Amino acid sequence: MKIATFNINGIKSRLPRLLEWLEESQPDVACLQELKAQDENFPEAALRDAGYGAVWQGQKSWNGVAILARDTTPVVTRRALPGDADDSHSRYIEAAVDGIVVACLYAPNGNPQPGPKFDYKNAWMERLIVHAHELLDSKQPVVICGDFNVVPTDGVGDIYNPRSWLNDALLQPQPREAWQRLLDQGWTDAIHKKHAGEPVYTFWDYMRNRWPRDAGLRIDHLLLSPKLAKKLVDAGVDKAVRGREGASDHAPAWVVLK
DNA sequence: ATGCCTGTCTGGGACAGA
Repeated sequence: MKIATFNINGIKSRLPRLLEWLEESQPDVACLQELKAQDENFPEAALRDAGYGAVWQGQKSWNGVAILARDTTPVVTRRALPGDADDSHSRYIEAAVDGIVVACLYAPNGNPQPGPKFDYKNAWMERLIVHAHELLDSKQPVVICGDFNVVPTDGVGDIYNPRSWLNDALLQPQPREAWQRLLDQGWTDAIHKKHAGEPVYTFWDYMRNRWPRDAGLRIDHLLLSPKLAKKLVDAGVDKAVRGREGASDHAPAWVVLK
């Protein structure tokens, strides 16, 4: 079983690239972030024609998440991250697919820091930690994947060179500690597990020639519950997708489970 | 310190992204 996560940066403008990638990569489950579209503008029919059932949580202009499943439709279990009834951002959707709980998230960017957006990022991560613990307690097979907006370390496996990013929210101690506490609950960072120390970036900024320079960051992650971690066969990033005409600034990341 | 690029909403330029 192949499960992928892909921040598509706008499903309307990215639809041809998305369909192309689904066709060639054939994930069984695909988690999407940054739809940047309202619910009624989600291209359900085009995805169905491509063989994928979908559930989604959209929003005008920003955010928005979806879970696609090949030859079936995911069964939604949650449409928001618990812990703040006033949070109106569409950043979390959770569904069951073939007996696996799939959590698809788009964590807040948090810039500029310090400031209210950074506070929101940190509070959101704390809510994620609480909910992730509940998911582990359920003893079900769970994958939590998406754009975490955290570069785990300054190592070359996670960032080309931290120098230009030292003040960025993605590298700050607080979100990194939150990420580490998440892992300490018992989750396996699948990409790291299979590629420790290798550059396995998932994001290259459109600006400053960062794609041609391979100046990337690893911020899209797949976390596996203990039960699923035992079944991990392979993990990777479809890097070539980032180099295409009209690409998202993220590349898809994926795991294969036996 | 700022712009570098891209998408959205909207029909210009602000805002957000990371």
